[in-house]
Amino acid sequence: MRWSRAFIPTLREDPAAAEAASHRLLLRGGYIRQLMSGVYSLLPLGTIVHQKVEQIIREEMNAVGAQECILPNLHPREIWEKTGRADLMADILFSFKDRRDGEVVLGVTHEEIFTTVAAELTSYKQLPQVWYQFQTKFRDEPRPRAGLLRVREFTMKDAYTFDVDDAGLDVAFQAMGAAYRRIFRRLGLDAIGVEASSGAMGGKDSTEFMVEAEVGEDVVIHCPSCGYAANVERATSAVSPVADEEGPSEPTPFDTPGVRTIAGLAEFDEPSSADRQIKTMVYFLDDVPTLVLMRGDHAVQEQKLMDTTGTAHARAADGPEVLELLGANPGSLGAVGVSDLRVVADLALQGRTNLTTGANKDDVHLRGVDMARDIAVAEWVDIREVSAGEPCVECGGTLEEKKTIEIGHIFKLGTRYAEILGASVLDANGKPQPITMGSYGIGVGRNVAAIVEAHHDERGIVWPIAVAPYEVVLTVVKVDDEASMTAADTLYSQLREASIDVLLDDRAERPGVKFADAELIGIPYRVTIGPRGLANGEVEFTPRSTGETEAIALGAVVDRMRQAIDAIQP
RNA sequence: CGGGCUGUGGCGCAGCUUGGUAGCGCACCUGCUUUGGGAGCAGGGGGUCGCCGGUUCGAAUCCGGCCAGCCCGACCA
Repeated sequence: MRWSRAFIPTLREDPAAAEAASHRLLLRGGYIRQLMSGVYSLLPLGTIVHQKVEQIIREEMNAVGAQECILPNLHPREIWEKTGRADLMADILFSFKDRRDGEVVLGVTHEEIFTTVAAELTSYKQLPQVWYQFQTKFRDEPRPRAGLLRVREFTMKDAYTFDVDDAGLDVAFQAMGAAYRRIFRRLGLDAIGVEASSGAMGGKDSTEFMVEAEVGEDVVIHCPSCGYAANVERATSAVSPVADEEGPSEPTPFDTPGVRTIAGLAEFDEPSSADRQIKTMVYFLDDVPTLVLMRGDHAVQEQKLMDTTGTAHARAADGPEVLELLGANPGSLGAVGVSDLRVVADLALQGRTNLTTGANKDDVHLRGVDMARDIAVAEWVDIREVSAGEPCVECGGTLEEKKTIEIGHIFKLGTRYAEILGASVLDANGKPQPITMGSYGIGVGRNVAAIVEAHHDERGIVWPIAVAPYEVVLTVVKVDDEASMTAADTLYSQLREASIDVLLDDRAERPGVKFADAELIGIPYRVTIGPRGLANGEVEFTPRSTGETEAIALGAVVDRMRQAIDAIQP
C-alpha cells in the first residue's frame, strides 16, 4: 500500500475521551473511530489487524479439527425464553419486534443456535464434533469503556464442542485450552489460565484466560510459589483461625450508642475486634430476602455468593427494606433469633463462639454469640473475597493480586442446553443421551486492544509482527529525489513479490512527520530511504521495538525482513 | 441504575461568572521559501455554540427540560 493513497487518519493530539493506552493509540493511529457509546468503526488499519488476529485464531481452530460455520444474529426470542436466558440476560439483550410482531433478539452468544443445529445429530458415531464461527455479538452493556476493551457490538470467535459423555468433554476442553494457549502466544499475549465463575453461561467448570494490564477490569488471585490462579470471583484462600474464649451461656445485649460500623464497634468495645464480630448484610437473592453473615474483617464476594447459592440476580437491600425486615438500621443488624429469613454464613464463621453482633435494635449489640447455638444458619458457604497477602490453600504461599483483562473464556456446559433444546444421540446401547457441550469464546477486538495494552511505548504502538497491519514501512525521506523514489519503488516491488506486507510512505511530508506517524501506528520495521545512504547503496533498517538504526545494503532488505518474519512465525 | 464531569469547525481548547451575534492552536486549501525527527511567511475555506423551550430589545453566555459522551461502582469476550 502507498501511504499517499491510504486512509490512515492519524491525530497529532490525544483525543480527550480516551484514557486507556489502547483506546488512545488506536484512535490516534487511525485504526478506529467511535460511532456511539461502545460501538466502533474499524478503519483500514484496524480492519487488517482484526483480520490477522482472526486468521491466527482460525488456523489454530482448524488445527484442532474445528469446522467453521456462520450462524445468524437474528434470533427468535422464543429460543432464549426456552433456555431461561431471556430473563437471565435481560439487561444486555437487544430486543425488538419484526413486521409481523414477532419478538426478535440480537445474538448475545450462540449456545442456543448451535445447539439447535446440533439437534440434527443422531448417533454417538457422529461425535465428537467441534464447530466455531466468527460472528458479531450484541450486548447492551451497562457501561462500555476503554475503546475496544468493553463494547456493545463486537466480533467473537465462539466454538462449541459436542460429545457423548463427560470424558469426551474433558478431552475437548483440554484440547481447546491448549489451542487457546497457542493462539495467545502467537498474538504476543502473556495469558494465564485461571479458575473462573461461569456466570450466566451456566455449567460446571470454566477457565478464563487473562493478561495482566493496568486497565484490566478483573482481579486475579495467584500464588507465585505453586501457580494457583483464580479470578477473585472464584478464588479461595486459607484463613488463619481465631481462638475464641469461653463465652456466656447466652447472648448478652449491651448498649452501643452511635456505633454503626465494624471498626467503630472494635474501638468501642476492646474484646470485639473485627475478627470476633459477625457482619450481617441483607441481600435479595432472586428476590428472597436473605441474611448474609461474614466475619467482621472479611468482605463478601457477590459472585461467589451467587454461585454458591444458585442465584441469578443478587442485590443488597436498601435502608428502608432492612428496617422493615429486621426492625433496625444497618449498623445494628444480627441474625440471632431470626427464624423467618434465610440465613447464609461464610465458612470462616463455622464453629465460632463468643462473638459480637448487632441486636436488631438500634444502638444495641450482643456479645457472647455462639454460631451453632444462637444462629439458625441454613447454608454454610465460601463467599469470602480473597485479598493479597493471604495464604494459598494449595501450598501456603503468599497470594498476590493482579489486574487483568479477560481475553478468552472456556466453559464446560454439560447437557443443559442439549436437554432443553432436544439435542441427543443414541449411544452404543441404543439409548438416547443428551449431548455434552463445551463453549469457548475469544473476543477479537478485545484481543486487539489487549495486544496494544501490552505492546506500546510513549511514541505509539509496537505491534508484534504477527498481527501488524504492515510488517515494514518504507520511509522515503525526500520524495522528490528521483534516486530515492526509484530505489523505494524497487524495494516495494521486491517486498511484495516476497509476500511481505509493506507500506510505502511516499507522502510529500517532512521526515519528522513520517517518522512520528510510522512509530505511532506501530509498524515493526522501518526502512529509511534517503539520498545520504543511497549514495553508498545503503538504507537504514530500524526495528520499532528497539529504535536502533543500522545501515544495510539495499539488496539486503528483503532477506532481513524474511529473517525477522521467520523468526517469529510458528 | 447510583455518583462525578463534559458537550463551542476534523482534533485539542478559550469565551459563559458580568448577555451585545464566536476566537486560539493543530489539521485542511492556494502560493512562495524550506527539506533526515511533527517547517516559515502570506492568503483562504470551514462552526445550527448538543437539542427543545423559556426569560430578554438581544442568549454560546441566564433558567427549565431532554439527548449524547466520558470517568468511578453493580455485568462479560
